Amino acid sequence: MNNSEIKILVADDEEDILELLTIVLKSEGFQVFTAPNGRAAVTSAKKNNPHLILLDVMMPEMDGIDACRELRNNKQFNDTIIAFLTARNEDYSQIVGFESGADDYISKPVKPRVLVSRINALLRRNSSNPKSELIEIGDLRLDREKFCVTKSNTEFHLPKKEFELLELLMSKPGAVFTRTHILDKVWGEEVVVGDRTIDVHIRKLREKLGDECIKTIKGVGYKFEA
Amino acid sequence: MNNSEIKILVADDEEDILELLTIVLKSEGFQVFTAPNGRAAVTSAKKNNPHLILLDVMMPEMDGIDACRELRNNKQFNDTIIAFLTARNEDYSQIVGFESGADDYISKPVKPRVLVSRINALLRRNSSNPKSELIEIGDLRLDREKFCVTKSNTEFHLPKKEFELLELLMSKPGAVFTRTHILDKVWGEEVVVGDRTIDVHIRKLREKLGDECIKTIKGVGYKFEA
DNA sequence: AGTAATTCTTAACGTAAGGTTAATATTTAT
DNA sequence: ATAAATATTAACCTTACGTTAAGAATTACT
Repeated sequence: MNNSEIKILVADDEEDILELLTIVLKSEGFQVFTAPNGRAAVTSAKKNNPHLILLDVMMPEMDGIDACRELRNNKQFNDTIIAFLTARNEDYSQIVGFESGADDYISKPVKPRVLVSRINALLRRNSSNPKSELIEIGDLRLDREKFCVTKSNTEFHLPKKEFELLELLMSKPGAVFTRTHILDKVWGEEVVVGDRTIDVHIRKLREKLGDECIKTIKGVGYKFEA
Repeated sequence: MNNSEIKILVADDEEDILELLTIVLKSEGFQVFTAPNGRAAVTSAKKNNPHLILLDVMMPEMDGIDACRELRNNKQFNDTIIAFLTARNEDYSQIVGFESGADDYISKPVKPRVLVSRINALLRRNSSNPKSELIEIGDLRLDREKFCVTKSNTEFHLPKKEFELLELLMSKPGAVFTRTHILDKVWGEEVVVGDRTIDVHIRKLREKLGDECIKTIKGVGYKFEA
């Protein structure tokens, strides 16, 4: 899953922190929603259905723990990851002890990189989609771990975008991917690039893999075929 | 090391067992921390930094195996001893087979005296706890125990960070490690260093090992290749 | 402890590979 | 035949990586 498909809700009563977290997360490509207190967080969560919720513990209106409890009581959020933000040296007992149902807690202040890596770890752990490292179609093999492609037993390496494009096409051989779909998945939803960009990358792939394997469906999109 | 300096974290969802184990271990002078599930165990471990962690396999929230895996991914617990507690006749296959990274497993119910002696044995053994000592790829050999590298039969020693970086790359030859991954593993999740730091260490390694063996995958990361 | 040596990190700058665009050519559908 | 969509090319821009050297921070040594 691309980061741009992932929605994160952040609830904190301190505006500065909220802003900082938003900037950090947006720069990673996540969609970010914010809430100034627990009540608003619950409301926003119901509306936006985020994948992950970061809740400050101490908030007016409704604190993070109550918010978490309420969310956990709602079937809609069964698969939502909830993490607490806590001031360092705060008393964790209520969080850890009283099984509030959170998946993690992150202590503030938190460095951007740490936050991002914690969030990625949470998303990874929780994703029920452990895609296999290898895709093999015909004499073509794509290895996600090694980030390389093998054609007729010759291994070579593709530039990032070409690799990701091929990866997408090979993830569902035979299926047509529209240009929009390709842009969303490979370039990200917010990124704006011209239409010809895709063509150029397709061309480069065909150059390297042979003309046959990627087929154009005019007016629709592209597909990979054996 | 005196027992009173040794911190042990016990994670089990059965309160009675948790209490029993606590009593036994405390009576031996150990400092004991407890957790009711895997998630809490990870949390507590990060906070208290125990020397040894006993994980029940079957737990709600997060089972012992996942907890162990997560701990093993964190540099902070490189030297922490992790042992599983398993009900007798439980299926060990996932524990033993899937290299979860545990040092031992202890089957329940366990007699206090046995538990203590097992733990002492673990602590003793771990004072020099070598995971597979040698990695050999091509004419390059990395020796974890001696903390040195041998290239074409010439042994030499690398600075710590360079060694750890090489160790990581050689641990999965061919596989790409992203910069983020490298930072997490070699520098630790919490450490924030600039982007060029990795490059510089890579460069030093290439200087010493030759340019060929570490390959750059632009936009993705680095990999070791034979 | 105080000094020297080594190791680590950063900053500044250079470079090249990758990515994008725009102009033009070609194909395809109707 | 014509329009619309895609292919091709080369030029340009951008980003990520490489390199170097200098200053911090460790570590080792006397």
